[in-house]
This record gives sequence, structure tokens and C-alpha cells, in this order.
Amino acid sequence: MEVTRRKSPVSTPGPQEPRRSLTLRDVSEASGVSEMTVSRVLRNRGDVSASTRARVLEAAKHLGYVPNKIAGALASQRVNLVAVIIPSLSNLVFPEVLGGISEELDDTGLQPVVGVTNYSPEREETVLYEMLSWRPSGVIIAGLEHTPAARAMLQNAGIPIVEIMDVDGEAVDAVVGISHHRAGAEMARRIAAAGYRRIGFLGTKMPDDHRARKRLEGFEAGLAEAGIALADREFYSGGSALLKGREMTQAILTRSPDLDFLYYSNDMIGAGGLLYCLDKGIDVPGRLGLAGFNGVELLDGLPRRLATMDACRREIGQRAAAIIAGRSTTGLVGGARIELTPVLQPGDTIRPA
Amino acid sequence: MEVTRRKSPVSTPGPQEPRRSLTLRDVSEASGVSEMTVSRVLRNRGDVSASTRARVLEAAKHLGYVPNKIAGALASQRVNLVAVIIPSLSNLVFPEVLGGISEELDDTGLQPVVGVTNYSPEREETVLYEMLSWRPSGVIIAGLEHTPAARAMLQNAGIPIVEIMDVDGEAVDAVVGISHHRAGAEMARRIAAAGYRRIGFLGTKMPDDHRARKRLEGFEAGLAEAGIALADREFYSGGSALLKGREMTQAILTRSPDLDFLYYSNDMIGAGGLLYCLDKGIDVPGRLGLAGFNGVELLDGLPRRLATMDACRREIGQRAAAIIAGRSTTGLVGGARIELTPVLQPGDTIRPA
DNA sequence: TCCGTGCATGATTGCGCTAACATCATGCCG
DNA sequence: CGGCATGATGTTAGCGCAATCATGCACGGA
Repeated sequence: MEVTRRKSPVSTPGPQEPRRSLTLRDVSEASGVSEMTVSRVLRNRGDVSASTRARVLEAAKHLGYVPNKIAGALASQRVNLVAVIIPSLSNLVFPEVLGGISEELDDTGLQPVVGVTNYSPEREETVLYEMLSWRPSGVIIAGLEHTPAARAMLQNAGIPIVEIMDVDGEAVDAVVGISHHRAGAEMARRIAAAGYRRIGFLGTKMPDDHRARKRLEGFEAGLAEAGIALADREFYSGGSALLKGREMTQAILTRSPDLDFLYYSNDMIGAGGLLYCLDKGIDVPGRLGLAGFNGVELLDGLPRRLATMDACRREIGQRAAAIIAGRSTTGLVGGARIELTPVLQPGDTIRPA
Repeated sequence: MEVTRRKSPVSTPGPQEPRRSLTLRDVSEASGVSEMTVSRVLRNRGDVSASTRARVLEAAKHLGYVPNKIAGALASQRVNLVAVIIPSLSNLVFPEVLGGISEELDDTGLQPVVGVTNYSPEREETVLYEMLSWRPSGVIIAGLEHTPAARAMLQNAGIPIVEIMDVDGEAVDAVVGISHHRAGAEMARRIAAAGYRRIGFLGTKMPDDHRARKRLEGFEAGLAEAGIALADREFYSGGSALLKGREMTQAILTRSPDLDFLYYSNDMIGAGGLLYCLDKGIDVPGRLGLAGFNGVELLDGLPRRLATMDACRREIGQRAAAIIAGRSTTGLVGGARIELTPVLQPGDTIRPA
């Protein structure tokens, strides 16, 4: 690895040396009109004659002027940012939610800004504080569980707040998501109906993944309806989810060889489990059934389709963004509650009921 | 301690009725000191007596005051944001780079802000313009290829710029990455040395994925050294990468059944190809060798380890962030060029040389 | 001819905060 | 006991822009 140095940071390909960054004044002097007119041209607001407009645009372009949104935002009391606070980017799920948000926001003039909490409530609080200090037009935040301080900040912010992913709980303002409790219960019923009886759960250990927790609770409740109790469980944290899925599956099957179904808290470890079972020649879904959660695209490429439930990730993003966009234009207030319905996709790893 | 009440616009400071958002003045009135002192306390700057500090903090907390960074940034001409511009979030690679950046920035007071271009140069230009208008302390941007306007903006911005991922080309300022050309060539040499001769390439169609393009160019150059020409190629775009890997592998093997090696432009499609080959009972690596690129964690869970090259993703993020952090504190200027060296991991899908 | 009308542009003010300097006690030294 | 660091606070002046209102000017109908 080599390191070389250049002499100057700015060798201008454009016009002059921008020692101090350019302001409206520079453009106004270059084009011979007032700052106000330049401002109007650059924002396409108010009446400006075509000739003036052209002259100003030419000058701005020639100088390489980039507006200062900080000053603009302060003066206009308007910021076109939407804070999006999510636990992780490596989860596949959240980039998809983000995709939905971006798409929906694309032609509203609003722009998402992402903050990541790593599933830590304290970090969430910090990130929220940081983002609110930029006075965004709205907040989209994953989950309904927040520290008291975070909750207070959300309530006091005076902007639209949309909590996403999860509807099982008390929302600050609007909420868009699915019921993870119900999702777990539905899967449990399906499994019970298919005749499986010795059922194991494999999932994340993280105490702050409330949605996984709720799925498990719903799952156990669903099993209970059929008089079934969870036979065994196995938890993990960190590492490659696919590999963990393999290892955990091996571990739980070694410990409880009589299990006839494994419910995974997400598709990634479920996929690992599926690969493990195929490796070992285990009869799936005859001898052993499998199911995950999320409906990730990755599953399409596996040798067999893992049973799962679509978490409506993209749509959640879109709906949440639409709420922010709608409210920030209409100025209307009031928290919608949108519960989406995930669909169980039985795939090839649950035997027919 | 007694609480003195004074005539204040905010009679009920609790988490209710945030009519007009709070300012330093509100805190200053509530705590009986000047705005300046409040500002000092909240920024931990300058000398403030312990008692005053406590009083101010109490007042700020009680009111639920959140500083306005817009005003602060305008006044101080300092913004603690670092713009990070990447092509995609669904690629796995970039979240990892982001992880490296966040980690490195974590205790510098700087904060990354992410913009996504979807591999579109025009979108990159737009995103860059938007981000620069917030006057960040630095820019980390993927790739060396930009529109002329984007390049000009970067050069004129007067802040540290770090181009990442790729070092094959002309940098604006600093650059941290690997040589994809070299990476492709190295893999080609290894494949040739192992005795493979009928070699196919499978990759993305996107014309703006310059790094994939450079890997292919390097790969062909490496093969040429051994007198080998690429026997066939197959391109894709969109969809589930794992599934695409399967489909493409089937397609290319149907068309050119005599191929004895497949080089994939990324691990995801490579993994799909591997699964396909295992399904079909193809002898890997005897009859057919396989290799991908990136060294993604996912590979650890596959039935067999795909040959790949680690792209140093996390380290790239860290080094880039360190450059920004270092320069923004020291004020030093000058573009470093850091070339990392990816390591070929032969896994189980190339036969020994 | 006049004044109104509408368009194009300019002047003023302040958004909320911080840099820089000013002020005013203390206390401690010789 | 004088003088001057030193600490603790307050005062002033913008940062770059946009809201708002003021101004100038051409045109057209009465």
C-alpha cells in the first residue's frame, strides 16, 4: 500500500479559488441583480423575467454555486428532511423498508436521512436527539418501544411521527406495520393443523428485538390453543446468520432429537437450518418441518422454498412515507393506524394440513 | 431547592403543547442566565460554574429543549456531518462499509449521512448537490467515475473528499480501495494455474458498475497471460441474486456445456451457481470450478465454501472515515492514496494448482 | 391625461445560534 | 495593599438566506 500526496485541495477546474464558499451575494454580483432575485431564480419562486433568469442561472453555474441549505432552512423555518431511525442496515429487511420510503418520497421534495441504532434503546435516544436537532419535517422510527426520554422527544417534536414495523402496542402518533404477535400465532396454528407436535424455536438472543419477541409470544399462544407447548428453544447472537442457522439446528436436534418442527425467528437462520437438514438427508417436511419469517428474496434461490411470512417491508416504507408527505403538505394532524396483513407462504417445508 | 416561577410564554413546560419550538431564550429565561451561558453549558464549552451548569441542565431537561443545529451550524460555520454516497444499500457490501465508517467516526463527533445513487450517475450528481448544500465536513463517495459536474462540485467543495472502493483511475482528492483490475487478474492467474481452460464469466449487466467491469477486464487480461480467452459470458440485471445465479448458471452451461470454470462478478450469484451445481450433482471443483467476489459472510453457511476474494469492505470504510476525521481536526490538506490488498480465498471450489 | 393593475425587482428584517470581545468580581502574589 | 491573572458571566454582531413589504415601471381603459 502506498501513500502519495498532492499539493492543493482545490485546483479549480471551474472559475476561481473558492477560499470562502460562495454565497448568494457572489452570484448576485456576478449577474448584476439583487440577492433576492437570485434566490427567486434558484428556487423557481415568484416572477422573474426569462432573461434575468437565464443570466442568473448562467452565473450560478459558472461560479459553481451550491446553495446553503443551512441558511435557507433557518430563514424559512422549513427543512426537507425526514428522519428515518432503524435498528440495523445489515438485516436486509430495513434496506427494503428504506427503498419503499425513498420511492414514495422521491417526488415530494422530501429526503430521507437514516440513523441506525443497533437495537440499543440508548443509542436510539441519542440518534433521535441528533436528528431532531436538525428539525426534520417528520420522523419514521422502527418499533413502538422507546426510552421515556425518546418518547417525550417524539411527542414534543411537533412534527408527524410514524412508528413502523409493529402495531402491537401504544403508538406516539401514527403507526404502520403488522402484528407480530398475530403473525406468530398464525404460523403456530398452521403448524399444529399440519399435525406437528414436538416444536422447537430458534431465534435471536437480543433482548431488544421486540418484534422477534412478540412473534415468539404469539407463536406460543397459538400453539397453546392446540394444547401444545414449545418443546425446546435455542438462541444466538451475532455472526453469520446462515451459519448460525446451521449450528443452532444441529445443536437443538442433538439435544432434542424428537423434534418434528423448527420455527426460526428469521429467514436467514431458517435458510441455514434448511441447508443443514438437506445436507444431513433429513426428510423435510415429512420427518421435520421448517419455517422462518420475513419472506426475503434470498429464499427464492434455495434448493427448497422455506415456509415464511411476508413482512410487507416495502409497503410499510411506502405507507409511512406517504403519511409524512401528506401531513407535511396538508398540515393535518392525527395519527393513523395502518395494520397490514402478512401472508403465510407455506413453501415446501410444511407438510399439507 | 426552590423553583422560582417567572412570567414565561411557556406556562406548562411539560410534554404538552409544543406550539412554537423552544429556543435558547426559553431555557435562559427558565434558568435565569443569559442565552450565552446556556449555550456554553449545552456545548460543554468555556467556564461555567457547577451550580449554574446544574440549573441550566435541569431547566433544559425539564422543558424538553432540543438544540437547533441549523442555527448553530450557521453561526459557527461548522457542521458535524460527513456525506457518504454509495450506489445501493441492498448490496450487503455497502452496509459493511458504512459499518466501518460509523465505527471510526463514533467518537469524533462526526456523523455519517448516507445518500444512495442506485448506480445512476445523474442521481449521484443530484444527491451530491443536495448533500453539499448542507455543507458537510467531508465527503466519502464510492467510485472514481462521476459526471463532469459532480467532479467539479467535489473539487470546489473545499472539504476533504475520499473516493472509496476502487483505486483504478484518477482521484479528486484522497482515495481508499482496492484495484479491481488486479483482483480480477489475480483470480484469472490462479484459475489458469489450476489447469482450467474453458472459462465463462457471469455478471451484472449494469453499465455503471465500473468495479465489476474492471474486474472483468483484469480477469480477461490475466487469462490472456496464459493464452486463454473467455469462452462464454452471461449477464443479468435485477431480481434475486441467488436465483439469478442459478438461472444464469443453467443458461451458460446449457449453451456451453464444455466450460470447466465459472467466474461470477459477485458472491451472491456465485452462491446461486454453487447451489445449482450441487443440486445437479456436478463435480465441483473437479469437473467445474467456481469463484465469486467479495468475501461475504453469507458464504460461511453454504454447503461448500465458494472461492472468493475479500474486498476489504469494513477496512475501506474505516480508513476513509479516519482520513476525514483526521483532516477535519488537523486542517491538513492533501489526498492520500491507500490501496488495500484483497486476499484470494480458494475455498473448496477451485482445485489445487 | 390619468390612475389603477400587474409584473419585475429591490430593501429590510430576523431565523436561533455562536465567535469574539467586554465586564466584573475574586483571589493571590510580591 | 495594589495590580493583574483567572473565572464566570453578559453583550454585540453577524452567519446566509427567505418572508415580507416596498418600489419602479409599462400598459391600458376611462
